[in-house]
Amino acid sequence: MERADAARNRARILDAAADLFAAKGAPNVTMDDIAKAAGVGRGTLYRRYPDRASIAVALLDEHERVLQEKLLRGEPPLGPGAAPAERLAAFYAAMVDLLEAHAHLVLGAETGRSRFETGAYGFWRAHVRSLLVAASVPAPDALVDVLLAPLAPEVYSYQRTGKGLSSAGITAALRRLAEGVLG
Amino acid sequence: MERADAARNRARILDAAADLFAAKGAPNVTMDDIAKAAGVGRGTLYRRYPDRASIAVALLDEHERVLQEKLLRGEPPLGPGAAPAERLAAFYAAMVDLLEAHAHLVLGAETGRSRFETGAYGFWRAHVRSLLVAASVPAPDALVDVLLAPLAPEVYSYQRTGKGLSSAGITAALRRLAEGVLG
DNA sequence: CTAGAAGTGGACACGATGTCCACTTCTAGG
DNA sequence: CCTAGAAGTGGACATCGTGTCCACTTCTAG
Repeated sequence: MERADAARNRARILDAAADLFAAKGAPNVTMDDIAKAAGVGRGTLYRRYPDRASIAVALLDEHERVLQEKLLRGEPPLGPGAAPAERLAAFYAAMVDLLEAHAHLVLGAETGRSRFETGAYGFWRAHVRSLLVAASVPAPDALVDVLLAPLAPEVYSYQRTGKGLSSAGITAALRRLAEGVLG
Repeated sequence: MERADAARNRARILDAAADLFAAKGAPNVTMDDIAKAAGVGRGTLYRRYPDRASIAVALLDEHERVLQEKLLRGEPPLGPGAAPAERLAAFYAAMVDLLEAHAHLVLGAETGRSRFETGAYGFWRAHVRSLLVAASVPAPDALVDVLLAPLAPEVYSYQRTGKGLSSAGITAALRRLAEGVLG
């Protein structure tokens, strides 16, 4: 069980980190910043969160769980019941919303290699793989990561910020992808 | 024009960097390592290459140029003449070969955000975009980056190393993608 | 041969990381 | 209520990589 002061400090850390990430962008926030803003020592911070990514993951956790729940037990087309291509398109749309809402967090958490090591990626992977299997696509394993690649935060942020594309335009492109491969 | 000693040092730096990248993996090589191995001072190194990525780009440059040439003026299906879907599949296959041959370099050079800022990405982007236009795909702009996303070094290396997929399997998945979207 | 431009190298200051440990604060059990 | 010791805390410290700066050396054009 968790001690009372420990719980209080965890809440402080998460709050402070959320503010800082939003204010300065995750990559520009140091562990020291977070510790100071939370009114906590370095040691305390490192005890629970060995790096920035793990904090961002913790902050993201709740939002991702909501989507995961919808995928498993929600209404179609996100949940079970619709055709695989339709479900994939709906999943893409939901992920775009998530990226749009939490861009700064996601950019801090799931950038580069570490993206694949989060539990969330494993979940998305299993979901999309099951859609491929349902659509009788041969050799789904390699295709799964290919279909998830456009959801990498760097890609999305490049499209939005670097290229000035709208989230609706990106969603439409992803729908086309879903229908092309599964439809 | 370039002074003789400068040219000699540039060659030394590139040689040393290639060896180190191959031996230890690009991310584990420090600027200092390279300077020492090249028998050159820090200042000299930084004068030309402000960071690891720029060295890797220089090393990659030649290989990428060969492929670019083939895309512009080579035989079909890589070069002009074949159907867009076929050309895209051929491009994917060539990129997989390139990733396979120079994985360690590419991982050092074009990782994360910086991938989009290299000249090479601009070239691939223009090429794929022209294929989309040739196939009369509506709103190609958002789709371009989506189709290039699976070629991110992190994705490829995750598939190969993390998931144990074969390069042939990945190529097949990408062919399916090309045919689904353009075919 | 020489003047000055171009190039060199390593010392330096800085900033971030992660560890370590003496101290403080909790809480379970008597 | 009190106390023992486990759990948690905080900040000093050592380490490492980065990028800059500048006195010195080497090249080359005239």
